Amino acid sequence: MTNDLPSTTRSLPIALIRAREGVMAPIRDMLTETGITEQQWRVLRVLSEYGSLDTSTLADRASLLFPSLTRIATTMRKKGLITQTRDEGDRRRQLIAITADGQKIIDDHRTQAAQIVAGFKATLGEENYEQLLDLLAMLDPGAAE
Amino acid sequence: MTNDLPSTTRSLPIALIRAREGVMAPIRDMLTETGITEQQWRVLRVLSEYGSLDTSTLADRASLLFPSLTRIATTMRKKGLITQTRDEGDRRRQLIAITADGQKIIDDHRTQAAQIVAGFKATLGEENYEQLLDLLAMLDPGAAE
DNA sequence: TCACAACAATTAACATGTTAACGAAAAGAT
DNA sequence: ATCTTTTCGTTAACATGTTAATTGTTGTGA
Repeated sequence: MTNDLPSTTRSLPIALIRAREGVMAPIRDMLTETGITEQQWRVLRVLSEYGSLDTSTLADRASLLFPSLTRIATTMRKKGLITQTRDEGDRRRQLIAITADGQKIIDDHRTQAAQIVAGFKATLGEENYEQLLDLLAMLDPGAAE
Repeated sequence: MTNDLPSTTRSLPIALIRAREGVMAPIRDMLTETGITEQQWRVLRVLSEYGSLDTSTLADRASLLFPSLTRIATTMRKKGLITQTRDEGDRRRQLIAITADGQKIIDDHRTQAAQIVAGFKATLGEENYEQLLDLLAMLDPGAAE
């Protein structure tokens, strides 16, 4: 009899939402003063790590849907955080790169962000923290397994 | 030196997003034919489990923000899935209850939803599944600990 | 009882999530 | 070469996430 739904208190989707809420709260607090959103922060993080990327790759690595990224890129371009140029080899592609102003936001919050991460490791314990990441990866359809 | 940000491939926020994406995909597929969204499904699930609830409690149990629930409730009322009545004892409060049509959506998909859950348990293994829920609960600020 | 704080819910404004339709450029087929 | 298909990205439309301001009620103290 697998015909029963789990109580909403033990529901995986709801647990994921709540965990995300808990994890993002301090990060959002940190970002409030910068005037950028959590997604814009993710875009900066990815660009800072990988350098200039085309839109598809950036959307994939930042876990954003295409239409969202289009809008986010427009906003960030206006703010001067990224540049967007057409690839001359393949004129369908857009190449997006982080600007000095964008990199400065990363640099200015590197320590604070690292402390937030350290806080979660302390809450869970290093071992649990790593296992959590592994378990989450098993649910990710895009993960190489 | 805790001054380094984790690679975005081992970022907890991004891992949570991707896991959620993986978990919700089959649920969204199931809901497509019903014409209701994932959040509306959550509202029905909670109401079906707990019965009539005031807006605050419902928002809390379904992990929805107040403004979102206000809009969702309006939509669901128009669809005839819930009823919304003012509490005569405290005229600030709204009482929300599931209708027969709403309950029918739950009943019609109970088996299918249970199979989806069973699939995730099979993917992770029963033990990992339970531990994942426990770890996620540790990140939830609202959890009783 | 009257002014004021506290509370429940809604509304407003902006950003993102989600799906579908669309436009432009490149790749393939005939 | 021309036509079709595929790919990359944008636009459109609607629903939700998020924060702040607002409305209607209740509770409280002078």
